[in-house]
Amino acid sequence: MTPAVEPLRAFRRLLKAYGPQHWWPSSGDTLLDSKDLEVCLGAILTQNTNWLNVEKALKNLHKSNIKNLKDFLRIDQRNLERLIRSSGYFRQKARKVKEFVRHLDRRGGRVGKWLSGDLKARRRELLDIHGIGPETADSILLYAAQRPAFVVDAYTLRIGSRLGWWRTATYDRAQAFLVKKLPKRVPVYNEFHALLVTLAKRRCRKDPLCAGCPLQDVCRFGSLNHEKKN
DNA sequence: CACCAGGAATGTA
DNA sequence: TACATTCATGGT
Repeated sequence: MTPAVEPLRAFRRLLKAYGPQHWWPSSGDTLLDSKDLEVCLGAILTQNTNWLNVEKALKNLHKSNIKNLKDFLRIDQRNLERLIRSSGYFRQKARKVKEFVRHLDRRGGRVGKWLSGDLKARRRELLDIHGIGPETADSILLYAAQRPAFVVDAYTLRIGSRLGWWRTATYDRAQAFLVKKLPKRVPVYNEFHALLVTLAKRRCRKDPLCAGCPLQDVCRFGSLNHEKKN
């Protein structure tokens, strides 16, 4: 029935406990000429990959003077692979980056302008690009274009399951549930996703009931890690 | 040594 | 529709 902890209440508690997470991060200052392009590339490079390894790749690009759309259109794919090697899956990701920037170029070359207008249409367009799945599409829409697209990830699915927000967790169902429950505001979507990631990475082994914990029942379980394989 | 990190495409039943 | 496999580096 109705969950023990409603999403909006969870959001407020998490924000109070952890504070603003300041996503989207880069390594301090901007590495590419435009921040929105940097966010798009980061969204692709960070697929199933630690952000630290993505930052190394972005710094390599910066050092090699690959900073704007034209640079990415011009660079040889093999060289691109070499520069982003640290972010893992480098052959697949080099192709993904190439296909993304080609599409961006065809659509005018400016992320903000391209991704304005009808949200569902832009999302479908992103999903049609090779290498852009639901999470990456929504990340680009939210963090690069400031559009109200709620980003769901594995943490969101797992936390939502444990809080009783849904029984069988799929991307679309989780997203629909949260969109229904939350104010449709970019700052809320932005901060909530980041806070869920922070929560998931926190391990609270000592007190599973969280007595006296500011998170209260948002974090009334221990580790959120995957079940270890045999 | 195993496991994980801000997934997605492809193949199988 | 629902899973399984593949891709690959670097940190813990």
